[in-house]
Amino acid sequence: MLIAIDCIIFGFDGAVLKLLLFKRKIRPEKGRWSLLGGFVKQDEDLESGAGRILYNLTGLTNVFVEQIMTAGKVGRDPVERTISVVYFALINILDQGQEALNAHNAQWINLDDKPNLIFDHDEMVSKALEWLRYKAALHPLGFELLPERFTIPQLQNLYEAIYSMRLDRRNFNRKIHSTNLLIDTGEKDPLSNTKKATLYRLDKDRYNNKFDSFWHFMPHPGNEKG
Amino acid sequence: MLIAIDCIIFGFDGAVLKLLLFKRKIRPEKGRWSLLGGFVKQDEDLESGAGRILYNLTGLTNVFVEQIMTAGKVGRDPVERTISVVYFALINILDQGQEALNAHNAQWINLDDKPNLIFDHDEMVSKALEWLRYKAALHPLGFELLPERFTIPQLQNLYEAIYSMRLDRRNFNRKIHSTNLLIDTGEKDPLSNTKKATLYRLDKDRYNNKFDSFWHFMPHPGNEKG
DNA sequence: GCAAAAGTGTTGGCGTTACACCCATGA
DNA sequence: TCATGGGTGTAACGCCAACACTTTTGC
Repeated sequence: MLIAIDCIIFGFDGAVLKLLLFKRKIRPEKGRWSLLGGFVKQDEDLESGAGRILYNLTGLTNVFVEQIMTAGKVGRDPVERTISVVYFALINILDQGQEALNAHNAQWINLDDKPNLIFDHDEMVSKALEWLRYKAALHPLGFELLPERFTIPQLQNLYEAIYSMRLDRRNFNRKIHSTNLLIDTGEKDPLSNTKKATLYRLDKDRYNNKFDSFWHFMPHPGNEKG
Repeated sequence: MLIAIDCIIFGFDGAVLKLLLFKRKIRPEKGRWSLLGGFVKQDEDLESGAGRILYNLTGLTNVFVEQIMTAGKVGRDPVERTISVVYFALINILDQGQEALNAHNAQWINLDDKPNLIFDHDEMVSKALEWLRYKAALHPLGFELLPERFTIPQLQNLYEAIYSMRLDRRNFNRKIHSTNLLIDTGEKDPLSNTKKATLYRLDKDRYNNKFDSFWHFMPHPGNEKG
Protein backbone atom coordinates (compact mmCIF):
# COMPACT_ATOMS: atom_id res chain seq x y z
CA MET A 1 0.00 0.00 0.00
CA LEU A 2 1.34 3.39 -0.94
CA ILE A 3 0.81 6.70 0.79
CA ALA A 4 0.54 9.76 -1.37
CA ILE A 5 -0.12 13.43 -0.81
CA ASP A 6 -2.20 15.51 -3.15
CA CYS A 7 -2.39 19.28 -2.97
CA ILE A 8 -5.27 21.44 -4.02
CA ILE A 9 -3.87 24.89 -4.58
CA PHE A 10 -6.26 27.80 -4.74
CA GLY A 11 -5.22 31.16 -6.05
CA PHE A 12 -6.94 34.43 -6.75
CA ASP A 13 -5.97 36.95 -9.41
CA GLY A 14 -8.33 39.69 -8.33
CA ALA A 15 -11.25 38.53 -10.41
CA VAL A 16 -11.70 34.76 -10.42
CA LEU A 17 -10.74 31.85 -8.28
CA LYS A 18 -8.09 29.64 -9.82
CA LEU A 19 -6.64 26.24 -9.35
CA LEU A 20 -3.06 25.25 -9.92
CA LEU A 21 -3.09 22.09 -12.01
CA PHE A 22 -0.52 20.29 -14.00
CA LYS A 23 -0.32 18.00 -16.97
CA ARG A 24 1.12 14.63 -16.18
CA LYS A 25 4.41 13.82 -17.78
CA ILE A 26 4.41 10.21 -16.73
CA ARG A 27 2.26 7.16 -17.02
CA PRO A 28 -0.42 6.31 -16.21
CA GLU A 29 -2.76 8.94 -17.56
CA LYS A 30 0.12 10.78 -19.21
CA GLY A 31 -0.98 14.08 -20.70
CA ARG A 32 -4.08 14.44 -18.56
CA TRP A 33 -4.63 17.11 -15.94
CA SER A 34 -4.01 16.28 -12.34
CA LEU A 35 -3.51 17.74 -8.93
CA LEU A 36 -0.01 18.17 -7.74
CA GLY A 37 1.08 15.25 -5.65
CA GLY A 38 3.80 12.91 -4.59
CA PHE A 39 4.58 10.09 -2.25
CA VAL A 40 5.31 10.45 1.42
CA LYS A 41 8.94 9.85 2.25
CA GLN A 42 9.91 7.42 4.93
CA ASP A 43 11.38 10.09 7.17
CA GLU A 44 9.05 13.04 6.69
CA ASP A 45 5.83 14.05 8.40
CA LEU A 46 2.73 14.48 6.29
CA GLU A 47 2.75 18.25 6.73
CA SER A 48 6.37 18.38 5.71
CA GLY A 49 5.58 16.35 2.66
CA ALA A 50 2.85 18.74 1.65
CA GLY A 51 5.22 21.64 2.26
CA ARG A 52 7.93 20.02 0.20
CA ILE A 53 5.62 19.39 -2.71
CA LEU A 54 4.34 22.96 -2.62
CA TYR A 55 7.82 24.36 -2.35
CA ASN A 56 9.09 22.40 -5.30
CA LEU A 57 6.36 23.70 -7.51
CA THR A 58 5.92 27.25 -6.34
CA GLY A 59 9.09 28.12 -4.50
CA LEU A 60 6.94 29.37 -1.65
CA THR A 61 7.19 28.63 2.02
CA ASN A 62 4.91 29.89 4.77
CA VAL A 63 1.89 28.93 2.79
CA PHE A 64 -1.49 28.40 4.41
CA VAL A 65 -1.92 24.65 4.25
CA GLU A 66 -4.55 22.49 5.82
CA GLN A 67 -5.31 18.82 5.68
CA ILE A 68 -8.85 18.26 4.55
CA MET A 69 -9.36 14.58 3.92
CA THR A 70 -7.83 11.26 3.12
CA ALA A 71 -8.99 9.27 0.15
CA GLY A 72 -8.63 5.53 0.31
CA LYS A 73 -11.12 3.81 -1.96
CA VAL A 74 -9.80 0.51 -3.17
CA GLY A 75 -9.74 1.17 -6.89
CA ARG A 76 -9.00 4.88 -6.87
CA ASP A 77 -5.54 4.38 -8.26
CA PRO A 78 -5.75 1.72 -10.95
CA VAL A 79 -2.11 0.74 -10.65
CA GLU A 80 -1.65 0.09 -6.99
CA ARG A 81 -3.64 0.54 -3.80
CA THR A 82 -2.84 4.08 -2.77
CA ILE A 83 -4.08 6.10 0.16
CA SER A 84 -3.89 9.80 -0.53
CA VAL A 85 -3.83 12.49 2.11
CA VAL A 86 -5.24 15.67 0.63
CA TYR A 87 -4.09 19.13 1.59
CA PHE A 88 -5.40 22.37 0.40
CA ALA A 89 -3.32 25.48 0.11
CA LEU A 90 -4.18 29.10 -0.38
CA ILE A 91 -1.60 31.22 -2.08
CA ASN A 92 -1.39 34.62 -3.59
CA ILE A 93 -0.89 34.19 -7.32
CA LEU A 94 1.35 37.19 -7.66
CA ASP A 95 3.80 35.88 -5.09
CA GLN A 96 5.07 33.25 -7.37
CA GLY A 97 6.76 33.31 -10.74
CA GLN A 98 6.05 31.63 -14.02
CA GLU A 99 9.33 29.77 -14.48
CA ALA A 100 8.76 27.08 -11.88
CA LEU A 101 5.32 26.51 -13.29
CA ASN A 102 6.55 26.00 -16.82
CA ALA A 103 9.17 23.59 -15.60
CA HIS A 104 6.47 21.45 -14.05
CA ASN A 105 3.92 21.75 -16.83
CA ALA A 106 1.76 23.57 -14.34
CA GLN A 107 -0.82 26.21 -15.02
CA TRP A 108 -3.37 28.38 -13.24
CA ILE A 109 -6.81 27.43 -14.43
CA ASN A 110 -10.07 29.17 -13.68
CA LEU A 111 -12.13 27.04 -11.38
CA ASP A 112 -15.03 27.37 -13.79
CA ASP A 113 -12.97 26.01 -16.66
CA LYS A 114 -11.54 23.08 -14.76
CA PRO A 115 -11.01 20.08 -17.01
CA ASN A 116 -11.74 16.60 -15.75
CA LEU A 117 -8.91 15.34 -13.65
CA ILE A 118 -7.44 11.90 -13.22
CA PHE A 119 -8.48 9.35 -10.64
CA ASP A 120 -10.70 10.83 -7.96
CA HIS A 121 -9.14 14.26 -8.11
CA ASP A 122 -12.41 15.86 -9.18
CA GLU A 123 -14.02 14.67 -5.99
CA MET A 124 -11.15 16.07 -4.03
CA VAL A 125 -11.57 19.47 -5.63
CA SER A 126 -15.26 19.42 -4.83
CA LYS A 127 -14.52 18.58 -1.23
CA ALA A 128 -11.93 21.31 -1.06
CA LEU A 129 -14.24 23.92 -2.48
CA GLU A 130 -16.95 22.86 -0.09
CA TRP A 131 -14.44 23.12 2.71
CA LEU A 132 -13.25 26.52 1.59
CA ARG A 133 -16.80 27.80 1.51
CA TYR A 134 -17.60 26.33 4.85
CA LYS A 135 -14.58 27.77 6.51
CA ALA A 136 -14.41 31.14 4.81
CA ALA A 137 -17.96 31.88 5.93
CA LEU A 138 -16.89 31.76 9.55
CA HIS A 139 -13.19 32.49 9.61
CA PRO A 140 -11.12 35.26 8.08
CA LEU A 141 -9.54 32.90 5.62
CA GLY A 142 -9.67 35.09 2.55
CA PHE A 143 -6.63 37.16 3.41
CA GLU A 144 -4.40 34.21 2.61
CA LEU A 145 -5.23 34.56 -1.05
CA LEU A 146 -4.46 38.26 -1.27
CA PRO A 147 -1.17 40.13 -1.44
CA GLU A 148 0.22 41.56 1.76
CA ARG A 149 -1.39 44.91 1.06
CA PHE A 150 -4.88 44.76 -0.31
CA THR A 151 -8.08 46.75 -0.58
CA ILE A 152 -11.49 45.91 0.75
CA PRO A 153 -13.02 45.77 -2.72
CA GLN A 154 -10.41 43.15 -3.60
CA LEU A 155 -11.39 41.13 -0.57
CA GLN A 156 -15.01 41.45 -1.52
CA ASN A 157 -14.28 40.26 -5.05
CA LEU A 158 -12.63 37.25 -3.54
CA TYR A 159 -15.59 36.38 -1.37
CA GLU A 160 -17.89 36.87 -4.31
CA ALA A 161 -15.76 34.49 -6.33
CA ILE A 162 -15.70 31.87 -3.61
CA TYR A 163 -19.45 31.86 -3.18
CA SER A 164 -20.47 32.83 -6.70
CA MET A 165 -22.73 35.55 -5.40
CA ARG A 166 -22.84 39.32 -5.24
CA LEU A 167 -22.46 41.00 -1.89
CA ASP A 168 -23.55 44.40 -0.72
CA ARG A 169 -20.50 46.65 -0.73
CA ARG A 170 -21.55 48.65 2.31
CA ASN A 171 -22.51 45.79 4.54
CA PHE A 172 -19.40 43.91 3.56
CA ASN A 173 -17.28 46.87 4.49
CA ARG A 174 -18.79 47.18 7.90
CA LYS A 175 -18.57 43.48 8.50
CA ILE A 176 -14.89 43.38 7.65
CA HIS A 177 -14.08 46.43 9.71
CA SER A 178 -15.93 45.04 12.67
CA THR A 179 -13.37 42.26 12.86
CA ASN A 180 -10.67 44.80 13.73
CA LEU A 181 -8.25 42.73 11.73
CA LEU A 182 -7.26 45.46 9.29
CA ILE A 183 -4.56 48.07 9.59
CA ASP A 184 -4.76 51.13 7.39
CA THR A 185 -1.46 51.56 5.61
CA GLY A 186 -2.33 55.16 4.79
CA GLU A 187 -1.75 54.48 1.13
CA LYS A 188 -4.13 54.10 -1.77
CA ASP A 189 -4.29 51.60 -4.54
CA PRO A 190 -2.72 53.39 -7.51
CA LEU A 191 -4.67 51.33 -10.02
CA SER A 192 -8.25 52.06 -11.00
CA ASN A 193 -9.52 55.15 -12.76
CA THR A 194 -11.91 56.24 -10.10
CA LYS A 195 -11.68 56.88 -6.41
CA LYS A 196 -8.68 54.95 -5.14
CA ALA A 197 -9.31 52.32 -2.54
CA THR A 198 -7.41 52.27 0.73
CA LEU A 199 -4.68 49.70 1.07
CA TYR A 200 -4.83 47.67 4.24
CA ARG A 201 -2.63 45.05 5.73
CA LEU A 202 -3.56 42.28 8.10
CA ASP A 203 -3.06 42.57 11.84
CA LYS A 204 -1.22 39.28 12.11
CA ASP A 205 -1.39 38.98 15.88
CA ARG A 206 -5.10 39.57 16.06
CA TYR A 207 -5.56 37.28 13.07
CA ASN A 208 -3.78 34.41 14.74
CA ASN A 209 -5.53 34.94 18.04
CA LYS A 210 -8.99 35.31 16.65
CA PHE A 211 -8.87 32.98 13.70
CA ASP A 212 -11.04 30.43 15.45
CA SER A 213 -13.68 32.87 16.60
CA PHE A 214 -16.99 32.62 14.80
CA TRP A 215 -17.54 35.52 12.51
CA HIS A 216 -20.29 35.65 9.94
CA PHE A 217 -18.85 36.85 6.72
CA MET A 218 -21.67 35.74 4.54
CA PRO A 219 -25.15 37.18 4.76
CA HIS A 220 -27.87 34.90 6.00
CA PRO A 221 -31.15 36.33 4.83
CA GLY A 222 -34.56 35.17 5.94
CA ASN A 223 -34.25 31.57 7.08
CA GLU A 224 -36.91 29.55 5.43
CA LYS A 225 -38.77 27.52 7.98
CA GLY A 226 -40.34 24.15 7.36
CA MET B 1 4.70 2.04 5.97
CA LEU B 2 1.52 0.84 7.61
CA ILE B 3 -1.96 2.27 7.39
CA ALA B 4 -4.11 2.12 10.46
CA ILE B 5 -7.54 3.30 11.43
CA ASP B 6 -8.34 4.66 14.86
CA CYS B 7 -11.85 5.30 16.08
CA ILE B 8 -12.92 7.83 18.63
CA ILE B 9 -16.26 6.70 19.93
CA PHE B 10 -18.40 9.17 21.78
CA GLY B 11 -21.36 8.10 23.83
CA PHE B 12 -23.82 9.80 26.10
CA ASP B 13 -25.56 8.24 29.05
CA GLY B 14 -27.93 11.11 29.74
CA ALA B 15 -25.60 12.97 32.03
CA VAL B 16 -22.00 12.99 30.88
CA LEU B 17 -20.14 12.54 27.65
CA LYS B 18 -18.20 9.31 27.47
CA LEU B 19 -15.51 7.75 25.43
CA LEU B 20 -15.20 4.11 24.55
CA LEU B 21 -11.64 3.06 25.31
CA PHE B 22 -9.91 -0.22 25.71
CA LYS B 23 -6.96 -1.68 27.48
CA ARG B 24 -4.37 -3.08 25.16
CA LYS B 25 -3.88 -6.81 25.32
CA ILE B 26 -0.82 -6.83 23.10
CA ARG B 27 2.58 -5.25 22.93
CA PRO B 28 3.70 -2.56 22.72
CA GLU B 29 2.15 -0.58 25.54
CA LYS B 30 0.32 -3.66 26.78
CA GLY B 31 -2.06 -2.78 29.59
CA ARG B 32 -2.36 0.88 28.74
CA TRP B 33 -5.49 2.60 27.50
CA SER B 34 -5.95 3.20 23.84
CA LEU B 35 -8.42 4.08 21.18
CA LEU B 36 -9.93 1.29 19.23
CA GLY B 37 -8.07 0.71 16.03
CA GLY B 38 -6.79 -1.71 13.47
CA PHE B 39 -5.04 -1.93 10.18
CA VAL B 40 -6.59 -1.28 6.82
CA LYS B 41 -7.07 -4.42 4.81
CA GLN B 42 -5.84 -4.64 1.29
CA ASP B 43 -9.29 -4.94 -0.22
CA GLU B 44 -11.36 -2.63 1.93
CA ASP B 45 -12.12 1.07 1.73
CA LEU B 46 -11.24 3.27 4.65
CA GLU B 47 -14.87 3.80 5.58
CA SER B 48 -15.49 0.09 5.47
CA GLY B 49 -12.52 -0.45 7.70
CA ALA B 50 -13.86 1.98 10.25
CA GLY B 51 -17.23 0.30 10.02
CA ARG B 52 -15.71 -3.13 10.48
CA ILE B 53 -13.77 -2.06 13.54
CA LEU B 54 -16.82 -0.46 15.07
CA TYR B 55 -18.97 -3.44 14.32
CA ASN B 56 -16.55 -5.87 15.86
CA LEU B 57 -16.51 -3.97 19.10
CA THR B 58 -20.07 -2.76 19.43
CA GLY B 59 -22.09 -4.99 17.15
CA LEU B 60 -23.64 -1.85 15.70
CA THR B 61 -24.09 -0.88 12.10
CA ASN B 62 -25.59 2.35 10.77
CA VAL B 63 -23.45 4.37 13.09
CA PHE B 64 -22.69 8.02 12.44
CA VAL B 65 -19.07 7.97 11.41
CA GLU B 66 -16.94 10.73 10.03
CA GLN B 67 -13.33 10.99 9.09
CA ILE B 68 -11.71 13.82 10.95
CA MET B 69 -7.97 13.69 10.35
CA THR B 70 -4.99 11.63 9.44
CA ALA B 71 -2.01 11.45 11.74
CA GLY B 72 1.34 10.77 10.19
CA LYS B 73 4.15 12.12 12.32
CA VAL B 74 7.29 10.11 11.85
CA GLY B 75 7.75 8.83 15.37
CA ARG B 76 4.14 8.54 16.44
CA ASP B 77 4.25 4.77 16.48
CA PRO B 78 7.58 3.76 17.99
CA VAL B 79 7.61 0.35 16.33
CA GLU B 80 7.04 1.13 12.72
CA ARG B 81 6.10 4.14 10.64
CA THR B 82 2.34 4.15 10.70
CA ILE B 83 -0.15 6.53 9.19
CA SER B 84 -3.43 6.54 11.02
CA VAL B 85 -6.71 7.69 9.59
CA VAL B 86 -8.93 8.82 12.44
CA TYR B 87 -12.68 8.46 12.48
CA PHE B 88 -15.07 9.61 15.06
CA ALA B 89 -18.31 7.90 15.79
CA LEU B 90 -21.35 8.92 17.75
CA ILE B 91 -23.36 6.12 19.24
CA ASN B 92 -26.12 5.75 21.70
CA ILE B 93 -24.74 3.94 24.71
CA LEU B 94 -27.91 2.04 25.39
CA ASP B 95 -27.95 0.54 21.92
CA GLN B 96 -25.10 -1.70 22.68
CA GLY B 97 -24.56 -4.45 25.19
CA GLN B 98 -21.90 -5.12 27.75
CA GLU B 99 -20.75 -8.54 26.51
CA ALA B 100 -18.89 -7.36 23.45
CA LEU B 101 -17.19 -4.72 25.54
CA ASN B 102 -15.94 -7.16 28.11
CA ALA B 103 -14.64 -9.42 25.42
CA HIS B 104 -12.50 -6.61 24.11
CA ASN B 105 -11.41 -5.17 27.43
CA ALA B 106 -13.36 -2.09 26.48
CA GLN B 107 -15.07 0.34 28.77
CA TRP B 108 -17.05 3.57 28.68
CA ILE B 109 -15.07 6.25 30.43
CA ASN B 110 -16.20 9.74 31.32
CA LEU B 111 -14.45 12.23 29.14
CA ASP B 112 -13.42 14.13 32.25
CA ASP B 113 -11.76 11.06 33.72
CA LYS B 114 -9.91 10.07 30.59
CA PRO B 115 -6.57 8.48 31.37
CA ASN B 116 -3.55 9.24 29.26
CA LEU B 117 -3.62 7.19 26.11
CA ILE B 118 -0.86 5.61 24.10
CA PHE B 119 0.99 7.21 21.22
CA ASP B 120 -0.69 10.39 19.99
CA HIS B 121 -4.18 9.24 20.89
CA ASP B 122 -4.65 12.09 23.35
CA GLU B 123 -4.15 14.57 20.56
CA MET B 124 -6.66 12.71 18.47
CA VAL B 125 -9.24 12.91 21.20
CA SER B 126 -8.63 16.64 21.57
CA LYS B 127 -9.08 17.12 17.86
CA ALA B 128 -12.22 15.04 17.90
CA LEU B 129 -13.74 16.98 20.74
CA GLU B 130 -12.89 20.24 19.05
CA TRP B 131 -14.47 18.91 15.92
CA LEU B 132 -17.57 17.76 17.75
CA ARG B 133 -17.99 21.17 19.33
CA TYR B 134 -17.40 22.94 16.07
CA LYS B 135 -19.88 20.87 14.20
CA ALA B 136 -22.56 20.48 16.83
CA ALA B 137 -22.81 24.26 17.14
CA LEU B 138 -24.03 24.49 13.58
CA HIS B 139 -25.50 21.14 12.68
CA PRO B 140 -28.06 18.95 14.40
CA LEU B 141 -25.48 16.38 15.32
CA GLY B 142 -26.59 15.67 18.85
CA PHE B 143 -29.41 13.35 17.90
CA GLU B 144 -26.91 10.69 16.91
CA LEU B 145 -25.99 10.21 20.54
CA LEU B 146 -29.53 9.78 21.79
CA PRO B 147 -31.91 6.86 21.61
CA GLU B 148 -34.48 6.85 18.86
CA ARG B 149 -37.04 8.44 21.11
CA PHE B 150 -35.75 11.17 23.32
CA THR B 151 -36.87 14.24 25.21
CA ILE B 152 -35.76 17.80 24.76
CA PRO B 153 -34.26 18.00 28.24
CA GLN B 154 -32.13 15.00 27.33
CA LEU B 155 -30.92 16.77 24.24
CA GLN B 156 -30.18 19.84 26.27
CA ASN B 157 -28.19 17.82 28.78
CA LEU B 158 -26.18 16.50 25.89
CA TYR B 159 -25.36 19.93 24.53
CA GLU B 160 -24.47 21.10 28.00
CA ALA B 161 -22.11 18.17 28.34
CA ILE B 162 -20.49 18.80 24.99
CA TYR B 163 -19.81 22.45 25.70
CA SER B 164 -19.47 22.26 29.46
CA MET B 165 -21.90 25.10 29.92
CA ARG B 166 -25.44 25.65 31.12
CA LEU B 167 -28.09 26.62 28.63
CA ASP B 168 -31.37 28.37 29.12
CA ARG B 169 -34.08 25.75 29.02
CA ARG B 170 -36.66 27.94 27.33
CA ASN B 171 -34.48 29.35 24.63
CA PHE B 172 -33.06 25.94 23.92
CA ASN B 173 -36.55 24.58 23.50
CA ARG B 174 -37.52 27.20 21.02
CA LYS B 175 -34.28 26.86 19.12
CA ILE B 176 -34.71 23.13 18.74
CA HIS B 177 -38.34 23.40 17.74
CA SER B 178 -37.52 26.04 15.18
CA THR B 179 -35.53 23.44 13.29
CA ASN B 180 -38.72 21.49 12.59
CA LEU B 181 -36.72 18.33 12.94
CA LEU B 182 -38.76 16.85 15.75
CA ILE B 183 -41.83 14.70 15.59
CA ASP B 184 -43.99 14.43 18.69
CA THR B 185 -44.58 10.76 19.42
CA GLY B 186 -47.50 11.64 21.65
CA GLU B 187 -45.90 9.74 24.48
CA LYS B 188 -44.20 10.88 27.65
CA ASP B 189 -41.01 9.78 29.27
CA PRO B 190 -42.14 7.44 32.06
CA LEU B 191 -39.05 8.13 34.13
CA SER B 192 -38.66 11.18 36.33
CA ASN B 193 -40.74 12.04 39.37
CA THR B 194 -42.06 15.31 38.08
CA LYS B 195 -43.82 16.45 34.96
CA LYS B 196 -43.04 13.93 32.29
CA ALA B 197 -41.20 15.22 29.27
CA THR B 198 -42.53 14.64 25.78
CA LEU B 199 -40.83 11.96 23.75
CA TYR B 200 -39.84 13.01 20.29
CA ARG B 201 -38.30 11.26 17.39
CA LEU B 202 -36.21 12.66 14.60
CA ASP B 203 -37.70 13.54 11.24
CA LYS B 204 -35.13 11.58 9.28
CA ASP B 205 -35.93 13.05 5.89
CA ARG B 206 -35.71 16.62 7.05
CA TYR B 207 -32.63 15.75 9.04
CA ASN B 208 -30.82 14.40 6.02
CA ASN B 209 -31.89 17.25 3.81
CA LYS B 210 -31.08 19.99 6.22
CA PHE B 211 -28.06 18.61 7.96
CA ASP B 212 -25.76 20.94 6.13
CA SER B 213 -27.79 24.06 6.78
CA PHE B 214 -26.30 26.46 9.25
CA TRP B 215 -28.25 26.53 12.47
CA HIS B 216 -27.01 28.18 15.61
CA PHE B 217 -27.50 25.83 18.46
CA MET B 218 -25.24 27.59 20.84
CA PRO B 219 -25.94 31.06 22.18
CA HIS B 220 -23.69 33.84 21.03
CA PRO B 221 -24.04 36.63 23.54
CA GLY B 222 -22.58 40.10 23.15
CA ASN B 223 -19.60 39.83 20.84
CA GLU B 224 -16.67 41.52 22.44
CA LYS B 225 -15.15 43.95 20.00
CA GLY B 226 -11.49 44.88 19.83
C1' DG C 1 -19.15 68.28 -15.07
C1' DC C 2 -19.97 63.54 -15.61
C1' DA C 3 -19.49 58.62 -14.80
C1' DA C 4 -17.85 55.13 -11.90
C1' DA C 5 -16.25 53.30 -7.92
C1' DA C 6 -15.09 53.97 -2.74
C1' DG C 7 -16.67 55.02 1.56
C1' DT C 8 -20.23 56.54 5.44
C1' DG C 9 -24.97 56.87 7.65
C1' DT C 10 -29.56 55.45 8.75
C1' DT C 11 -33.54 52.67 9.47
C1' DG C 12 -36.68 48.96 10.10
C1' DG C 13 -37.27 44.13 10.69
C1' DC C 14 -36.35 40.09 13.02
C1' DG C 15 -33.92 36.83 15.68
C1' DT C 16 -32.42 36.07 20.24
C1' DT C 17 -31.61 36.65 25.02
C1' DA C 18 -33.30 37.24 29.37
C1' DC C 19 -36.88 36.72 32.29
C1' DA C 20 -41.89 35.67 34.40
C1' DC C 21 -45.41 32.69 34.44
C1' DC C 22 -48.25 28.28 34.15
C1' DC C 23 -48.62 23.02 34.12
C1' DA C 24 -47.98 18.20 35.56
C1' DT C 25 -46.47 14.82 38.69
C1' DG C 26 -45.15 12.15 42.92
C1' DA C 27 -44.37 12.35 47.60
C1' DT D 1 -49.86 21.18 48.82
C1' DC D 2 -45.36 21.51 48.04
C1' DA D 3 -41.19 20.85 45.50
C1' DT D 4 -39.33 19.81 41.18
C1' DG D 5 -38.82 19.96 36.64
C1' DG D 6 -41.31 20.52 31.90
C1' DG D 7 -43.41 23.75 28.85
C1' DT D 8 -45.05 28.51 26.97
C1' DG D 9 -45.21 33.56 26.51
C1' DT D 10 -43.22 38.17 26.08
C1' DA D 11 -40.56 42.29 25.80
C1' DA D 12 -36.32 44.80 25.10
C1' DC D 13 -32.21 44.65 22.93
C1' DG D 14 -29.01 44.26 19.30
C1' DC D 15 -27.59 42.74 14.97
C1' DC D 16 -27.98 42.94 10.22
C1' DA D 17 -29.88 43.56 5.52
C1' DA D 18 -31.59 47.02 2.68
C1' DC D 19 -31.21 51.42 0.90
C1' DA D 20 -29.63 56.87 0.19
C1' DC D 21 -26.16 59.82 0.21
C1' DT D 22 -21.38 61.88 -0.09
C1' DT D 23 -16.52 61.73 -1.79
C1' DT D 24 -12.82 61.01 -4.93
C1' DT D 25 -10.77 60.35 -9.27
C1' DG D 26 -9.95 60.40 -14.54
C1' DC D 27 -11.64 61.75 -18.73
